[in-house]
Amino acid sequence: MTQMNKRTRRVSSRASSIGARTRAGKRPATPRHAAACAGPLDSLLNPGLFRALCDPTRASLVACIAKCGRGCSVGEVAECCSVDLSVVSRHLAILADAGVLHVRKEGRTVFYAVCYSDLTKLLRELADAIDECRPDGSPDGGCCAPR
Amino acid sequence: MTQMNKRTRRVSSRASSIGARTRAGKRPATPRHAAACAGPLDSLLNPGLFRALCDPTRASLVACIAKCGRGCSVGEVAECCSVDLSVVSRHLAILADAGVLHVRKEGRTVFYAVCYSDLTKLLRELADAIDECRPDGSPDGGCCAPR
DNA sequence: CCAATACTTGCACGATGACGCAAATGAACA
DNA sequence: TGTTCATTTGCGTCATCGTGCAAGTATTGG
Repeated sequence: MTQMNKRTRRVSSRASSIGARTRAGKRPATPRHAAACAGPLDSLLNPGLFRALCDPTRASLVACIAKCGRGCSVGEVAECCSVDLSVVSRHLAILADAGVLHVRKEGRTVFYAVCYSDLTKLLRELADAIDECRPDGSPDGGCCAPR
Repeated sequence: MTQMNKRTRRVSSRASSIGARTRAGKRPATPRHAAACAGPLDSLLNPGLFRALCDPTRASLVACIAKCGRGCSVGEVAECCSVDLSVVSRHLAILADAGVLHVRKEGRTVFYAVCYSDLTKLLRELADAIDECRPDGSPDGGCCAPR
């Protein structure tokens, strides 16, 4: 439930308004870029992870826990930032849901810790997948290279 | 209107209401986790990049351009997804602003291409920085390891 | 059993974001 | 110069998000 397709009209409004285009007479059929290859990039670029880390408060919570090196309780983490404890609780749940953190309950205390392996693995795989797309040994961006 | 204007104070209400805490008597002073080390994690976890990639449409645009391997015009990229061309234009600008893409103008056409080097470098540095925080050779998450 | 602790959930609210449409800008070409 | 093409910008709308407070739910300890 992180962020499903809001809008709801998006697709229909564009996919079916072929004859009604005021703008360019663009054809919605066979976008050759996307069809080129369905490599691992699509799944790795899944916005879920980024969605979790895009909030400044959440990012700082992750940094806080990561630097701590061990599991931290909600109250402990809440000392790191200036938002309400309930907000921290919510943020940590979101991060855990996205696979950034994992949870361990001990009595009435809840410990959150960084999923080091998963996270770094994902980041490196993403970097590899992007490299994979790179045209040959081009310095950057193929025909669009700054020079 | 059970409980109207409680907003508006947000920051002050938390930074200065030390003695008025209903919840935990949390002290805002010296959060020891954050103080532990100010490593590169903080800057690398800058939400800017994640903010740019957290939108599904933007993520698919990046994947589209990346897989294309070369620079793509706005109109070309717009064929990849079902949103209006103006929306694509806006998204691409956001991505370029975040350093994910770079721009090259040629006549009246604007080409966007992935900043391969910068992006992969950043991702790998982030992975390294996270690894750095990892306690010794622990499999994952120190005291919070799943088992 | 009751109280305290640690956290989560419900709720309302303001801010931000994504979107489509229409109009505007800028570059090439007649 | 005026027209066409490619893209950007203004604007209004609607959904989602982050937040604080209050109340609720476990869990521990007396």
